Amino acid sequence: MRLTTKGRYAVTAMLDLALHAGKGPISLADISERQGISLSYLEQLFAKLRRNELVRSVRGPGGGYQLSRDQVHINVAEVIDAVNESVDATGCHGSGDCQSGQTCLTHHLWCDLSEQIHAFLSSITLLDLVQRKDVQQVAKRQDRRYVDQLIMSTGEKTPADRKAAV
Amino acid sequence: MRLTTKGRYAVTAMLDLALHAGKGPISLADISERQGISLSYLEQLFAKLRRNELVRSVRGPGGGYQLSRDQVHINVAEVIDAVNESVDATGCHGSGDCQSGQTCLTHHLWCDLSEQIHAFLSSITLLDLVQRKDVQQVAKRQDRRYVDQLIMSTGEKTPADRKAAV
DNA sequence: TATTTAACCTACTAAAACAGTCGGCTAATA
DNA sequence: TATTAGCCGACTGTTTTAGTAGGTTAAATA
Repeated sequence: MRLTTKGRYAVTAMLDLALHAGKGPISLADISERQGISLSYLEQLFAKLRRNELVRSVRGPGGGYQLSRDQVHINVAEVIDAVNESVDATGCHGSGDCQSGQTCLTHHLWCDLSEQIHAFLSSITLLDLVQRKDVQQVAKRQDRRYVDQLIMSTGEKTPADRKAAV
Repeated sequence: MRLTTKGRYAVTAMLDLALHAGKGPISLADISERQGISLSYLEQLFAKLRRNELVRSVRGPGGGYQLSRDQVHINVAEVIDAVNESVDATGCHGSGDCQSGQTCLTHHLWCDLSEQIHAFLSSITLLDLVQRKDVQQVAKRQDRRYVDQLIMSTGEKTPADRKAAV
């Protein structure tokens, strides 16, 4: 079992999509900018998310990604699963042939743990996350920063420009 | 976060000690035999377990390892911790500086998950495991096998020899 | 129609961790 | 004195992580 940046990035990116849903497709460049994740790495992760039908893509200018289902129907466990980070804690993938064909001494313990983690993560949907106070605060901060960056790069200065940029 | 054979081996070996407690020190060779774990690898793990004062060692012939505390006062979480397999699921070790000094979008989610896992694993003591039916069954099988191996290697054949071997 | 955008795809890589192995040393016992 | 079994450090093949690099393709826009 492992939970590294791969799974964390995937969930973070999916949550970014959820937070900016209804504004048309979101480009990976935007997510990369907001979440501080390498663009090429995001591409690899989204290839897997797409294959697992968690996101839909739109190509060409103005294109990007959208959630393929309602936020309430996507949970954290399946996102982590999609990028090949198993939540399974057993060494035998649950089959029970851990010690030369038979179950090892601690097999059931790891089964219980896996179940526990899976139950917890699959009970949390993207909608749950979007509605959390702490998530909304971080999202607000990131969006402000994102707009500021945009203005810096375009060199526009008036409040009207700022509005236009958003 | 990761949970691989390292942590699983550590818990399994500690449980083996717990199951054979009261029979004097248990050698790593015995644990290696019963649990199918490489002896040299066990040595490395027990060095860490010893440094974390989870086991006591006795050197010389007839030596081995014993639990340093009562089975009810050793839980699974601290065993895994001792071999450097953190149960922490955050990328920032809980500090909250995941995204260039500030918290990332999913920081609190991983905190919650870590807490969840830690609560689960630290609630399970070695005594709990020893008392489980499934553990007792596997232990019984392993002990039978262990004795059979012993007889095979010594070439003794009568029931009396078998009793003597145990 | 040419250009730009942004998805899509393959291959490569440095660094780390995993799961060991090997060889030798030291303390205690028989 | 020989044996047992813990102790210790160094080394190794393999896998995974967390990227990078360099290209191709589809769609929109100028």
